[in-house]
Amino acid sequence: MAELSKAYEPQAVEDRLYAWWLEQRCFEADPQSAKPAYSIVIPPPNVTGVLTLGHVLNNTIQDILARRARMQGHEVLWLPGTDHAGIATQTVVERKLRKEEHKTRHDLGREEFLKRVWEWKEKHGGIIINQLKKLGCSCDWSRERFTMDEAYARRVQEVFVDLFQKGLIYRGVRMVNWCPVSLTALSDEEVIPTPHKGFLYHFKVEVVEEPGTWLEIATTRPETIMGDSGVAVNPKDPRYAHLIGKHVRRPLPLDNRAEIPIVGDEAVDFEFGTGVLKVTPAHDKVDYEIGQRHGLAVIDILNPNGTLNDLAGEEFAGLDRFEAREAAVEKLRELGLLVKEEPHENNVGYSERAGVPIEPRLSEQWFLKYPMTVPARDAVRNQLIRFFPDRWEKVYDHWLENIQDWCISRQLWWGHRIPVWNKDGEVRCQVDSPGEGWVQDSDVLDTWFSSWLWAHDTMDDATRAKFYPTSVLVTGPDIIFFWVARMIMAGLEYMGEVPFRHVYFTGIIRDKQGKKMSKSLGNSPDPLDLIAKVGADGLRFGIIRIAPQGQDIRYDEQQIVEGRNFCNKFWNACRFRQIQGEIDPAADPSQHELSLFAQDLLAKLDATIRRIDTAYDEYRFSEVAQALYDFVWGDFCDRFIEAAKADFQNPARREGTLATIDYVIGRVLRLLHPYAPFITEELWHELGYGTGSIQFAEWPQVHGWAADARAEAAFDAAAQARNLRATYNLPSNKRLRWLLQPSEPWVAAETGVLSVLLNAEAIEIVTERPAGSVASCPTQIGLLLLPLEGIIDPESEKTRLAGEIKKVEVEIKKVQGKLSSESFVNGAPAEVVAEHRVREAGWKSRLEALRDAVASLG
RNA sequence: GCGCGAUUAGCUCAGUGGUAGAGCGCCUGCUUCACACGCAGGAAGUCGCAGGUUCGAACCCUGUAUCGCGCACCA
Repeated sequence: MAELSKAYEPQAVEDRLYAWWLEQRCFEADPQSAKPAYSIVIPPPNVTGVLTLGHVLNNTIQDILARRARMQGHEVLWLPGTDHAGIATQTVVERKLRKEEHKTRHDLGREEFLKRVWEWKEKHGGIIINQLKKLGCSCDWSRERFTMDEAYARRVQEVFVDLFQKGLIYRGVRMVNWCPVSLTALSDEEVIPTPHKGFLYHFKVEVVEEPGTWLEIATTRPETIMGDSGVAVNPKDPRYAHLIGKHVRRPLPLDNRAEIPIVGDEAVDFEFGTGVLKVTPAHDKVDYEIGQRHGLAVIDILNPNGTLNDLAGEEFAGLDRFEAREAAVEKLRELGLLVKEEPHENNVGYSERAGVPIEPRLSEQWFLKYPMTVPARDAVRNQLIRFFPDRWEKVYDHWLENIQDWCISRQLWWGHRIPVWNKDGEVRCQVDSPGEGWVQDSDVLDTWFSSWLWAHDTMDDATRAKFYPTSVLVTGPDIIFFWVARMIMAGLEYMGEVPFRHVYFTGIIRDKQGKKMSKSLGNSPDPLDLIAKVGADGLRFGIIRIAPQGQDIRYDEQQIVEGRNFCNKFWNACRFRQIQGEIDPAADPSQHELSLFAQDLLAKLDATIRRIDTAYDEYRFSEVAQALYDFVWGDFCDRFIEAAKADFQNPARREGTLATIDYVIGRVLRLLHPYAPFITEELWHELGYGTGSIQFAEWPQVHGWAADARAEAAFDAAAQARNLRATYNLPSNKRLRWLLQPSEPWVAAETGVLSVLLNAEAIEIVTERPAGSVASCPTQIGLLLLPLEGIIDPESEKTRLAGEIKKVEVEIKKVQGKLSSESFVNGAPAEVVAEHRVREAGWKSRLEALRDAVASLG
């Protein structure tokens, strides 16, 4: 085999291996397989989307789960795809049309416009999919789905028809959230309450029946005065109760200063503002309800795009709603009706997609009364579905308790068209046209009305039989209502079974300022740039290592660089092994005499496997990464391999040490594979561990190797000796002669290893400390001595030792303080007390050794 | 207003009752024959604050502050 390069070069490896995996059809799930099923459906990214770090985190986690499941002998399906993102995609294409052809979609007509959207989708829709491939995702691309696929789209419409027939879908005139930019209704979930600094405008109106009596009204939206059809006060409010039933004169518009009634309504909070509420039933949800209760007129003064219409009067017609606000205030001022304007902060609902304030608007829409809300709630309450972290269960539960009907119609062209047909006033709900002359409802369905079927309708019958319910869903908590909850309802309604057993909610990746990363903010680095820089494995490992379970993370590129460094570290450990000679992929350390270091390393490998498996059980991915990092970098490279450099020279130990390394590398490769698929696959082949893909190699098991505490003691002694050396500013490349007075017989056999660890010229075993100037450090394996003749002044060693003694005395005081407390000795468990006694003895013997050292310096 | 989360070293974060941890950054020294994407060593924290429980609290309880998120309200 060729020698490995000096540094791991991901770009030389990744595309080649990914192509090979596809060629080998490694990712394709077989519904006929006898293996137990493990399945995940991808949260479909928007077809307009580009990969963000959020996607990287989310999809890396799914890939980790998929790859580990394959290694554990499961038949794995990771089903990928994209959703059609109604508003976003239509907006993108419309913008392009405007820019390139100066046309609107209406210029083209519905059919031609949709043709353009499909063209756009064919051309650009694959971007995010290719990015997922670059990341190494092991999705079954033969099953890639799109929410507008013919079969899937038909199912969406069938579900509409079914729910309609069950009486759960209805059409009605309601107050909805209207987006004046996208020109469509939105669901409540798509409205983001956003703090907004504005003004509370106070103006006065005169009571018609009592000339000279004025009522003061506070409002944030003076531009809607023209749509007011009443004024409301709380009937319990002594200031105003007597006015109920009388009228006020509406100040605007000037050409229609109507008399509007004063009504009494409990909804009015008399603490707020002046306690007098102007009622605009056409443009406010609460006002609409008040209006309904009191039979007030609905005066719609707004056009769909947010400009005012003729009902607003000629001085306002045509103005944008925010220009109209200024104009209305100005007019009130001119009329002398404006009392004051005071700064006021309130929450304004913004459109999630278009980023503008939504407009409450009365319109006719389709609504869904959700099915299966109670079973969906119970499924999580009863742990049929488990959430990780489980705190999201409460959020989910609360939403379902207070669930409102879902506005599912959208005034768009791109999407699943509502399967309702009209002819001469007759209405039919069915997927296919009833025949000539029937006109289909022009609206389409909310994108989420299609993606709530994603967990089951992306699968054909055979696939579904094997892989539904899926094992786990990995997604962000920001779509717990949009998608997770709705999918549970759809699964229960249409499959009679929950869609997944576990839901893992990732954290949200934020930038340095703590802001959420998003495409629109443009604050997410391009993952492809990062991959080019550190490799897909480095990016994956780096991002997962800093993402604790379900906690938001602050992104720092340095963390990603660490991922690369780790990959390179392990690469070089393998390279070092390769330089020593032929690797035995089937090495069995138990067939060899093992050094205490080898024995202990194997026990640490066991402990690492245990730590990793436990962490996986709780979806603690950063813990898995940390366990790998600690074992590979610390136990394996820093300690074992350094010690092995001596043992390779020792014929009695060489074979056992090599076998141990071969064994450990074989297992680390597999443990690391889910996190770093490329480098592990490459090394698996390059080092001769196998010819098939590592992703089907058996997941490592705990073997039961016995630990050897002597190894720790030796490494710890080496660390202390290095510290001593550094204290005297002796550079690490200066090879010194050391003496060692061993505390136990075995220690003498390890001077070779210790010499390497200390970069010592020699370590000489002595039975007593020599006379003269010697620096010393007491360790568990004995007294390490550094003759200082000509190197350092004995007085400074005395000073150093005095410092050490002081530290030890503090520790002894701490332990003795506890042990001398009767309540501690009697109250604490026996083993804790015993442990403190051992600690005390340890410190005391160290103190003694240090005092001896001082004494010996004279 | 209700709920959730966070608060530990300069930074990013682990740590659920028994000697405060990691990585980065910083300082010092090293081109030691795998790796400078590296090696060795070091400095650095009254664990947000105040009470309480306990022999013992970063950890459990109560309160409180600050930041963030969600829900409700928002004239």
